[in-house]
Amino acid sequence: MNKKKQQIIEAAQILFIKKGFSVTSIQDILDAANISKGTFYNYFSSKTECLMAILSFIKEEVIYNRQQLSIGKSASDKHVFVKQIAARFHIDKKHNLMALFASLTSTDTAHQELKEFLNQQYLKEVCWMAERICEVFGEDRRKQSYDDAVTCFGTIHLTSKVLMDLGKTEVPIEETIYFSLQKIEQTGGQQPFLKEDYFLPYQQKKNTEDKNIKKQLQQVLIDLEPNVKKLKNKKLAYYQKFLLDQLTSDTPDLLLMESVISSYQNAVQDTDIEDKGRYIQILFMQLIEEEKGV
Amino acid sequence: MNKKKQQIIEAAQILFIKKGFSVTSIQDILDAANISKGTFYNYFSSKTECLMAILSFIKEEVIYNRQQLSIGKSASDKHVFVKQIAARFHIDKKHNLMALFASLTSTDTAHQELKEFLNQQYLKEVCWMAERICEVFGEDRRKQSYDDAVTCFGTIHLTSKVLMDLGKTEVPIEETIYFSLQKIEQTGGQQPFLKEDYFLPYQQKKNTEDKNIKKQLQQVLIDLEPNVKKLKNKKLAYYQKFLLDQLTSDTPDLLLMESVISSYQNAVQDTDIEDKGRYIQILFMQLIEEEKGV
DNA sequence: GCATTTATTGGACTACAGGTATAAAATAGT
DNA sequence: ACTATTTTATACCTGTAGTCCAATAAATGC
Repeated sequence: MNKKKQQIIEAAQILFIKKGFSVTSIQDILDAANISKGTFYNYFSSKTECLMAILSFIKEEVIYNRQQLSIGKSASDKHVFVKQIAARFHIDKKHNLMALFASLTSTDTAHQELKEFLNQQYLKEVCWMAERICEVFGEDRRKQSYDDAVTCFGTIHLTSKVLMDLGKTEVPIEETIYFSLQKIEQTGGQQPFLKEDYFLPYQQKKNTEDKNIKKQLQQVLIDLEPNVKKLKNKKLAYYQKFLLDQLTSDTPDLLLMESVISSYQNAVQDTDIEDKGRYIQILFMQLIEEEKGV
Repeated sequence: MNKKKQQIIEAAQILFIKKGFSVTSIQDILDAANISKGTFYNYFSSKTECLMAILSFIKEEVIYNRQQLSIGKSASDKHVFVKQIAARFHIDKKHNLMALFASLTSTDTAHQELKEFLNQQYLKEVCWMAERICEVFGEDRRKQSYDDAVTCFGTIHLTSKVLMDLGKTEVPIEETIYFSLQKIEQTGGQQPFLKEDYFLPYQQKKNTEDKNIKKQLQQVLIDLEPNVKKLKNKKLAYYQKFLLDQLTSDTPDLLLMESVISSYQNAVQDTDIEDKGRYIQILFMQLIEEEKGV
């Protein structure tokens, strides 16, 4: 990640939180980030794009957080599930975007791209939740898992919103989540209302085979090849080669890889592929999870 | 309702629906309504206030609609309940405000007043729903009625949103509502999560005694006295007097009153108290409902 | 009918927004 | 040290919400 871009994003994020999106002018961002207008438009084509970049970061943060929570825990652990759901709310709250995520479906046609971006995000969230519900409450609920996900998600959202508007800020989100899960646990048996195939386009690629993850990892590394070259960091180049070699090998040394990936991430810190480094780490953790499962 | 104000509201409403709120400039409204800037700011202090006026109208429309639906039907009729819930969605949809009602809790602090206005509206909606749930599913659910209301409301909202974003526009909202009600019917027995007293400030004044409604009606008529005088309509003045007399009487002639109120409303058409006329009619219908119940 | 009050007009004006364009200065790559 | 890119600072464009005000039109009181 470019230093200037980072600077802009950090300043903008603080301002969006403190003042709100539409009341924060570009000039405000320029002043706060100590950059000029030209620079801003060099990195973002609009204010909206800047917000979307911030939201993407937050999304990654959520995914990473949930991944971390699941490590070493059973997929059917309900309390892990609750914590994972809460992760979005905590991180959204941290970024003061609680509302924005669920809403911003205003009457405006102005922020169309932003709207679609958010719609996509929460449809994916519904899919994720449906999948996790199957894992936690059993495969036999799959048929109605989307019903459950929507019920649960909707209840959580409205309940937390209501509590917030009533000024009951002391109620932790986890309690609301347990309350909502209780509701779906009690229900079942009827015909599913929301069919699974509605959501097919939004389902994340399932990690059915570790081969796929391996391929994903490989692809990411290959995509990064030119960037890595450009950085002219000998160590990094070596790590790059090593990781690719291990991935094509039938007997990859996972422990060694873990260490190397850690160094890799360190090496790309403060470069424009910093975020990719983190992504690699996430993928690798998924890989390990699966190796353990086998 | 003033003619010019009406003109502005009508034009603005059409534009807000067609183009969206923030993309509609005041100039657009001026052009469409054929009025000047000065006139606009004579009636509204801002564009937001104009939107709020429109939303208030819509709210009245919903209340009126629900009132109409309940006439002659049992308070415990589930299908009436469903239709009443659907009323908000249909009317919101008609005005293309579906989204705005549930959302507009964006990161903006700009539209603070608008946000609070909407928050109040939907908190009242939750209260209304909780009350109706008690009527439909029995008093013994009162303890958990707010839990149910939030679950139901949240599920309806998210489900309809999801269906919309998935392009499944052919599913009628009533189906979604039945689905959501099914969910709350299956649940119950646990400790209530949302306590009734949280919502006290938002609960509408219950019409516990018809005396209260009578008083309300009386008050409205008394408040209108100067306006009625100003209109210099002999018939209207006579109606006004007649209605007030009947209301103080112990044996009001309800059928006659109904007829007179109808004429009353006719007489105030196109005046600045037109909306009050409708309000009187609504109050009167509530009065009749209660008289029947006794 | 006339005088007074009130509503309406329409444009000038302010202050600010998002975004473009550009020449000069700073920085980095080789 | 030379080149290429990035960054800066500013001027500029178009459009916005909202204020102000003198001139005009319409309603109202007498």
